[in-house]
Amino acid sequence: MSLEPSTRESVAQMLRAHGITPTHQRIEIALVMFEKRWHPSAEQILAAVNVRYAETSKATVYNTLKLFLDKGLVRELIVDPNKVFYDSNTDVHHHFYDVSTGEITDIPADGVRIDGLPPLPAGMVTAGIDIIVRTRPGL
Amino acid sequence: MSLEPSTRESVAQMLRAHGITPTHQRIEIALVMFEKRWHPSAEQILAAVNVRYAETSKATVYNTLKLFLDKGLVRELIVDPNKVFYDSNTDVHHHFYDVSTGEITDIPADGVRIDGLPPLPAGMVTAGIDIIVRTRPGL
DNA sequence: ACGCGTATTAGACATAGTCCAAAAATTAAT
DNA sequence: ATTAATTTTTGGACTATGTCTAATACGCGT
Repeated sequence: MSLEPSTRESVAQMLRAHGITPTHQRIEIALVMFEKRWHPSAEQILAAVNVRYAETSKATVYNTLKLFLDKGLVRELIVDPNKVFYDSNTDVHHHFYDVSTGEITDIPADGVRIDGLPPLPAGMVTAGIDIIVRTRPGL
Repeated sequence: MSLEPSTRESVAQMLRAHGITPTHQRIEIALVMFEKRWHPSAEQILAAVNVRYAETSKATVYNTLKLFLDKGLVRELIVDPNKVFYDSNTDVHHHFYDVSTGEITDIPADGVRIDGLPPLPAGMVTAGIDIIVRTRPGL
């Protein structure tokens, strides 16, 4: 999932392709989520979906994000102590996190290599590897 | 800071060495924090400090952890959406995070190498690099 | 011992996220 | 179409982590 949809119809199809019944709200949320490359929080999505007048509830946004997460449409970013951000880009990649502004920038995974990680604890499998490069304004 | 203190007096000295006035509460918190290699949350520290009867307030625990953080005694771990964990080990290292249990395990940094990271955005310096290997019980 | 800057405290507050039971919307069956 | 069963959505109450404030207590130099 690396960005491309745009019409309500194409979004609906993408949702169906992932086993998600496309409802009004889910389509709106997906549109907002995938309209550009960004890393919104649940609150930001709620706000963006309801720009004109409230049409989608907080509960639905949270439900839907969790659903998208389960179905592999989005990824959670745990970088800020206060809120979770969602990443519409599910390709393997990493992140810059500007500590002073909270801005998140993608680091493409191609080219990045990690060596020398110890073996996983017995009976465990990898669920994902996150590299977060925290940055701040230079000296 | 990689573990070793133990008596109240040695802890007090360590605090002073880091420009921290050693108070009762701060010493108790530091003792709990450094008594073993673990990754407690603020709540866990509060509980651990007050095992017998309440002697330290929530506010103080938060204040003190923030102070320790500023002074470089502890490190924040942002791996769980719900709470911040604190790492008494400030040597450069990384973490396994068991998604199913929340358990955190250190990965020593020696041996681990990351290649191919793009240059930092202009005017930015690195504030830290976190590698989090999320694991779950195997298939 | 005194006084002053620093630290601690209880509790009110803020905020992100969850839960619930009812209403609405979709889908299926007749 | 009408009804029935199932799935979604919803407002609002609720929980949990963390912050703030104003009053009190402490620690230290003199």
